[in-house]
Amino acid sequence: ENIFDRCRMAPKTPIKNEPVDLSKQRGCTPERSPITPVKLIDRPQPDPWTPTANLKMLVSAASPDMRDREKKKELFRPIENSEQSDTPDSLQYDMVDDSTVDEFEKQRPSRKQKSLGLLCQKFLARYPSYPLSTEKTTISLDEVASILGVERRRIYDIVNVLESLHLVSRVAKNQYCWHGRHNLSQTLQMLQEAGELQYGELMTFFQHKEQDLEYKLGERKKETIPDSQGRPLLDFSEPDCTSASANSRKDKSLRIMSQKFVMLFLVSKTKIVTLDIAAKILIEETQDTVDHSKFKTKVRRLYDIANVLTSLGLIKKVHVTEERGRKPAFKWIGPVEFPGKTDEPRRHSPASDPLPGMQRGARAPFQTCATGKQRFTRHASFSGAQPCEGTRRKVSSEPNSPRQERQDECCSKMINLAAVCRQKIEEDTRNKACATGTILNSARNPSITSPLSLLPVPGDSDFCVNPLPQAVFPVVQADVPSLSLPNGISSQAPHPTTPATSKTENGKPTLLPSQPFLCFPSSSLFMLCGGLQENNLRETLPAAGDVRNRSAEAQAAVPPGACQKRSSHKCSSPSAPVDDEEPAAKKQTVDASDVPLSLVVPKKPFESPKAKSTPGSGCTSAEHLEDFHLDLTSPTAPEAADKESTKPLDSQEQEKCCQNKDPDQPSPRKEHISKENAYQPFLPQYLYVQPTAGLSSFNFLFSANQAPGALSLAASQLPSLSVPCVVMPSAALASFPLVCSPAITSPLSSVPDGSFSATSVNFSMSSLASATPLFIGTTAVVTPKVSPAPAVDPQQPAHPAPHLSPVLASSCGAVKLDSPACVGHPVTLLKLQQPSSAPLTPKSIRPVCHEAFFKTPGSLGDPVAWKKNESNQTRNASSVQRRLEISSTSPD
DNA sequence: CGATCCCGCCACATT
DNA sequence: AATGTGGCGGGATCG
Repeated sequence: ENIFDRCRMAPKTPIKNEPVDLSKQRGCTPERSPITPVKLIDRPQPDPWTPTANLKMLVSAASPDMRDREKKKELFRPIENSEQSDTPDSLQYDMVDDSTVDEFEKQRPSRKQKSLGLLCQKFLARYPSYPLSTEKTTISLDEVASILGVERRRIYDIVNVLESLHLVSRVAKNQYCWHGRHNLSQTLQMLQEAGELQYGELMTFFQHKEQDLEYKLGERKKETIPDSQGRPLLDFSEPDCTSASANSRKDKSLRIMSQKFVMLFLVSKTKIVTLDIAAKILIEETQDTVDHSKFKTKVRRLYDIANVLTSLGLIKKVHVTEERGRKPAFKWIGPVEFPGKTDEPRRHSPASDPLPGMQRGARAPFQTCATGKQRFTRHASFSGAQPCEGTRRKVSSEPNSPRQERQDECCSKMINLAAVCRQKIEEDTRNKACATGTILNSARNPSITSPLSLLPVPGDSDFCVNPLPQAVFPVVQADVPSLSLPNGISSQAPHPTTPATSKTENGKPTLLPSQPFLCFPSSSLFMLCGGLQENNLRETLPAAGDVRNRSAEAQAAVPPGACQKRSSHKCSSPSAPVDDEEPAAKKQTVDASDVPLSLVVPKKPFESPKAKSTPGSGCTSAEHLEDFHLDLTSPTAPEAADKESTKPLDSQEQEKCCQNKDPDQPSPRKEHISKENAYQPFLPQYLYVQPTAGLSSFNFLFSANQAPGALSLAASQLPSLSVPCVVMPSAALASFPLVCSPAITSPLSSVPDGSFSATSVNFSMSSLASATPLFIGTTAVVTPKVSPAPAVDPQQPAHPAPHLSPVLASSCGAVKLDSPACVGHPVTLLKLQQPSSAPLTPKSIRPVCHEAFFKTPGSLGDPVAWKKNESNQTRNASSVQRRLEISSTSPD
């Protein structure tokens, strides 16, 4: 749009080639040729410019009309460009003239046209948000500067900020490497964690006191700031540690300032940071002497950074009216939570984001897992205090990338810290939650309202025991916030959801109208699924899409979600009859489930048969859980045992056992449990995938850790998925007591990857479609089936079988059989397969998931679907965000 | 008139 | 010394 666009634009656009050529031919080339290639780039401008400039001058001088024309011309530029490109020189020439004229008028391209933000957009437009890992895009500053028609200095401003977020990295003089947003979430997470440490208090302080803060700021700054000193906060994150040493002034400002600035947003509860506060905080050194000039300069710099961040779709400008009046401020509109890892992007580049997000998410978790057992262990300790959540988060939070080693360390620290923070948060939430389960939901996410059902996961007894009670709530909360939020919604989440009420709306509020959570007595399963929201999504596939997104984010590649919604619905009805005590509750959950919260509690269950039913309030649930634990200790479930026995370590794999609450199947669980217990070593860590709308009711929990078998996975990273995954559609839960996939421990472990992935895919698609609740057992393979397959049949023929592992099916069948309700709904067991390690990568996943769920921009076959998904998400998002997204996307 | 922030001088870093 | 980087702030624009 710049006036210059022609010249500049031309180059960019396909057309440019021709123009460029011409210019070269004319003479520029000769002159420039001697120079490095870089100049070549320049050429285009010069050539065109010169002639153009003259023309423009003439034109402008000649007639104002011309100018108008030119302006209009802008509108047509694209066309012109195309034409030009097509047309021969002569044509171009003419074109040029016209354009020249036009631009000429504009000649004075208003300041806006030259804004850093606009420039940044152009810059970003040149590179894919999520470049294929294979392709390495190098950026030549000179080249870009010439293409964009700006001085190199400006490019530095952009690149420096991008570098702070690791979107690019400097490889050599004048050369940068484009990474895209693949690691953005990770980077943000790190920043957030780092930010909590550095600015947590501060921000809290501010936000609470708000304006008063300023005064105190000075003080606070001193306190907190000290830490920051100059070292590049995150820079280390990158491999290039070495450079750090060299750092001199380099790491100094813009880069660091950018990171700090981002941290402030991430730490801020309101996600809104005013420029002046940011400047004050960032001045650090100056502290007391707030020397006005310095302050002013800082603000200027912040504008520079803000422009770039805005172009990235991470923040948007807003105004905060304080006592004194309105102050310029920026609101974070990027990903807020990084449960699994990432998130963020969706908005930015709608099309691309989804997949990437998924992938990332998936990846991260996996990696995490891979990394570690150690971590887990640690976590476990953590968890002791804080149940699942801590664990989960950690998992989610964990970094994925290759540079793991370094990161590991950092991460571990970060994680710990983060965990602490989270715990606090969770506690807070928990309290609230306790009051009313619904509250939690509402708090977190409106959409999430739906009840969450908790399934105790078989885990170590140790963990389970204490944690459970707490865990339950906390978990939920945690999940909600972190998970749901991350998706996008989360940030906004705060909307009061329609929590209980909403659930009730659904109509099925049974036991716990208000309470979102259900406790399942059934022992072994720990999955909880939040229902998807009523959001509407359910109805259509779109919902599924949402789900996916979330799930993706969540990491798991949980393709399946889509169908489930329906299933949930369906299920609900049937379920009602079916369930015993809980069913109703379940249903509620299901209904409510719209919002899917999934909690995973590492618990071990046991088998208390009835516990399931307990449901009532979340609190109660917790209690129940405990009980379960107890039960767990004594494994019962003979049936299950068989199958399960095969995979003893539930924990490792975490299989999922989904069982109906119904008494029928409890036993199996026991086995699992017992096994799990055996595994104590790991806590089961689950990754939970939020159910997105699409999945509607399902929440997936993946065990992060792997059992021995899982280990393999661990290495890979996908561990969570690969192993036994339990997916519970909330709906399904409602209707069904349990779904358990027995662990396939062995099988799973062995299997790792591909197969799984494939499977997952399948079922996700089809099965989901069916809508019936699905149970995914990690293993189908393992057991032959205790229960008769029949159950499967009842379910839905359609989906069915193929995907379902026989075992699962059988199990399901059994379950169903038991409960009439179940029968009504076919339950399908699916194995989740996750491509284990390798697959981790988004790519691998994509293919698998492909179409149905994820679409990458490139791969997208169905843009539409995508859109839908996004749209759904968008819905959740605040209007503001939405706008942003749109805007952001469009540009992309 | 305050908010923005372009522009480019010039110091420091690197080659 | 030449060139790459990028801090910095004057002052033009914008709203």
